[in-house]
Amino acid sequence: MSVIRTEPRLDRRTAILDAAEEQFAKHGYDGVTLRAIAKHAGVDVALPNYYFGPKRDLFDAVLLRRAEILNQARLEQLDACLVESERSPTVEAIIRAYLRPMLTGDHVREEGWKNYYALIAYVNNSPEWGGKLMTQFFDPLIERFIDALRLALPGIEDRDLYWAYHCLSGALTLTFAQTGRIDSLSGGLCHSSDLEDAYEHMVRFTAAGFESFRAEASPKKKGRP
Amino acid sequence: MSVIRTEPRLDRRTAILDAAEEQFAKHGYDGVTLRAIAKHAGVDVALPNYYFGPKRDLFDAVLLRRAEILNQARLEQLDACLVESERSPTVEAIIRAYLRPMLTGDHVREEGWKNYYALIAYVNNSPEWGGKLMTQFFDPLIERFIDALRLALPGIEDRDLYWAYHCLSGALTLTFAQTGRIDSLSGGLCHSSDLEDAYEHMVRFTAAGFESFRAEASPKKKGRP
DNA sequence: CTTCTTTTTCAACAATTGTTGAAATTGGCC
DNA sequence: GGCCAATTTCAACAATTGTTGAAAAAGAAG
Repeated sequence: MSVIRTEPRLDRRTAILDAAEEQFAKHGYDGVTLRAIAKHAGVDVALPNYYFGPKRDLFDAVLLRRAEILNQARLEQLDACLVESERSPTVEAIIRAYLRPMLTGDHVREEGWKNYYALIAYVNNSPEWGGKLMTQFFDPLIERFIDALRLALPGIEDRDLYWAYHCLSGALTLTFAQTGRIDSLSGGLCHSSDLEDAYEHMVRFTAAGFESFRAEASPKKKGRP
Repeated sequence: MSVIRTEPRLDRRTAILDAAEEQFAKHGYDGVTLRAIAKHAGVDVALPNYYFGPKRDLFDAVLLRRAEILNQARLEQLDACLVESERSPTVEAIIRAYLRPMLTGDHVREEGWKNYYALIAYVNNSPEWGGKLMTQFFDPLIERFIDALRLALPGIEDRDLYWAYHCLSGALTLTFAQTGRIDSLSGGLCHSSDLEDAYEHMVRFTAAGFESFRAEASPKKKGRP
């Protein structure tokens, strides 16, 4: 038989992960049944359990699969940015390194990555898991970015820095969610699916936001005793 | 009988709405059962259905209850801002009018409003309902704020304006979600529950973000033919 | 009290949930 | 072929889901 055949084990595994990724991203953890996942993956209901154990473990497996890939891609961007600038990066360059892997390039065109990012948006915004899961999967990397931003904004207060990152994270999260709201609000002028457009605008908006906390540029509202 | 007694009809209704608000905010639509809502409200399982019909209608009722109150409070703030400035408001003043009713004052201290805002965060970030529900309940008001911002940023391109609002909305949404992530990320330096602190930082960050799109301040990256 | 409407309770419904154990099938290796 | 392990299917499980109709209780009005 000359039919192309990858290992069936991997085929089913990734089919389940793909289907789970898409369904979880679209309907949330509780809005998805194992039967729906199995149907979309084209496998039996019992198979997800065989490979991943209980439903919750499947959810974690979906999150974990791309987390490492993503973290490494972003780390490379950050390192390149630091090297290029001889450890004197601009805020904008750091933000671009932070956003670029997700909002430009190949990831934008792959449905799998889009679903993954929508899932990240769901998790990051969830009071139930947002704090714990995001910390678990992404915080070590975020610390690196925060350090770089501190380098680019000498003298900035840490509280300002973390709140600024919070704003950046929120804008990115809403972008990932792909709700189509900006489409209707803007009367079709903007599209939430146009991630490259979102990228350029977010860079500009958030870079200015960070810069507004630059030490010398903040004469008022300083130091509560 | 000198016992204080409000109408039982209203008592149960609001008890159900309160419980539903809290549960939906914490666990999402699908993560909540009518039995859990009924138990928290201290009523029978069949009562939510008697008052509000099917589960989905109860969800809409929860959303609608405070939407009108909130919209009017924000509208008042916006009008006051426009009057004070004689229709020449600053960006910062508009953003303060936009955020103040939700992040300062009485609402911050009332658990009900906190739950409601967390629910709004859930809805706004949901691919399933984000586009439709937010548009339905809040867009008419948002248009007013957009108009005011256009007034404060003469010559700004509409696409820039909508994307900037998108960033503001995202930051606010994540603030509402109350995930506690900034707490752990900042090592306890910031608290997602400190909404007044979030307010001041968001005003500063997003005002600078909007300003960055000011027409005369954008020499580069203009006009794709 | 009686009568009528509104509200509340109770029990049950059909459908669906995640999970599992046993049977059936497949694949690799001798 | 036969043998063993990994994989897949199937049927069923107990528990839970939203919803409902009838009965019971409470209130209002005469």
